[in-house]
Amino acid sequence: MKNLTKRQEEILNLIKEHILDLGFPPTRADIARSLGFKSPNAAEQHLRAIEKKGYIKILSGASRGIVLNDNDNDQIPVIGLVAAGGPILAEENIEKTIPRSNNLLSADIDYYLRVKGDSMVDIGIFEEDLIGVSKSANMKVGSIVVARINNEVTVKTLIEMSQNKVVLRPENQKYDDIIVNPQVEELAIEGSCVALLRESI
Amino acid sequence: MKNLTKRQEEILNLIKEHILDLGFPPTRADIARSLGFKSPNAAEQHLRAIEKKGYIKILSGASRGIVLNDNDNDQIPVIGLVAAGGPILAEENIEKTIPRSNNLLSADIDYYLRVKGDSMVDIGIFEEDLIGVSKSANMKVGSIVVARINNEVTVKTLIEMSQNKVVLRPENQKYDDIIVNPQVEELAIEGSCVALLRESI
DNA sequence: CAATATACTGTATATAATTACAGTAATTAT
DNA sequence: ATAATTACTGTAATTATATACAGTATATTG
Repeated sequence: MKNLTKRQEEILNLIKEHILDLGFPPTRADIARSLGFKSPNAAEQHLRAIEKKGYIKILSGASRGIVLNDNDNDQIPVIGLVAAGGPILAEENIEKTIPRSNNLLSADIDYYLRVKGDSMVDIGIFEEDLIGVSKSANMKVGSIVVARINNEVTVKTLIEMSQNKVVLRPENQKYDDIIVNPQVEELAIEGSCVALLRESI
Repeated sequence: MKNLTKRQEEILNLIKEHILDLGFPPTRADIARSLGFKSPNAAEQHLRAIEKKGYIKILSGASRGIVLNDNDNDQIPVIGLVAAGGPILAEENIEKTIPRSNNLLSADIDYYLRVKGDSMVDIGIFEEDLIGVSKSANMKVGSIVVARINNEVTVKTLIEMSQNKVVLRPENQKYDDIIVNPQVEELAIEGSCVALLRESI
């Protein structure tokens, strides 16, 4: 989708706020008033431009007939099996998307990852659970992280992290710690786990 | 809040659907068309009645200026500690409410219950987790249920249920099964667990 | 038993809102 | 270099919409 100009984005945000506040979109005159335009036509033309770029749909003849097009950033992708090689958020890995709800869970979730295997059962993370992953949340020793080791994605507790030694612990006595030398093996910490969701219980 | 008549409820639902579909409320004419009225004034007068009963607010002079008043049934209560005696959903037990999101989790959640204690850790239900409880979901042997035994609320797995013997199992080897005779002790199965949410991980 | 509420039709009008047309000026692609 | 895009002012017409007023008929409540 083509990028909006600063002004266009301002107007799109205004529309979203208006809807959030009152439950319906603003009129051209409302927009003009809010931004100090002296002509409602200024708003009209901006709307046309925003529509052309695909962010909204204008229903002709209907008052306040501005429909927001689904913007992917208010949907959180659910990642199923991660295909080896590509990035986690690649199209082919997305099982479905779920709407980013107001404040049901921490707002800082970039994606949900469906858990495979039983390596984290001791801290209550089971197969088929969805874990909410934040790419930006601060990761410290003790955090549960999504790591990628030699192109394989895994969820473990981060136990130690230094220049040439990273220790990842499965929370299940059956399994041993994973010790990686990031200078030798390919290692990336993709994010950290900030929430958990279990749908079928 | 005063009860709506059948027709008024029909109109309120129409408004909600219109908003869900298009993102803004219908006009009087829209409503009239949808319900087969020959006059937009029929819609107008219904709206006035619905407003008078407190379900909506009509913003005068604004097209489509129908604002839905917050109705508690699109908020799901989160129940913290349950005070002995009263019902689970009593005002004093409600820690907060969270908006019922579209389809993030099973639509059939009546309330969330904050888990106390470690009696269910073996199946990944930890202290402070929120479990989504449905009052109407069918309960069978093997279901995780919210039970109230002699005025104490607890979450356990339902193992056996007959006329004079109910067995509830904590999913933690440290604890023994709870065997209750419902003819002697006070027992109520309040609902069953259909989802789990962990916010701080 | 009267007053009020419910559930409409039918007409009319003021105003709210979209939207077309005619400009100006600066910036950005091609 | 020229066309297209961005970012507006200003005016005006058409249409969309809210809303008042005048009725009719039935049901419900005090």
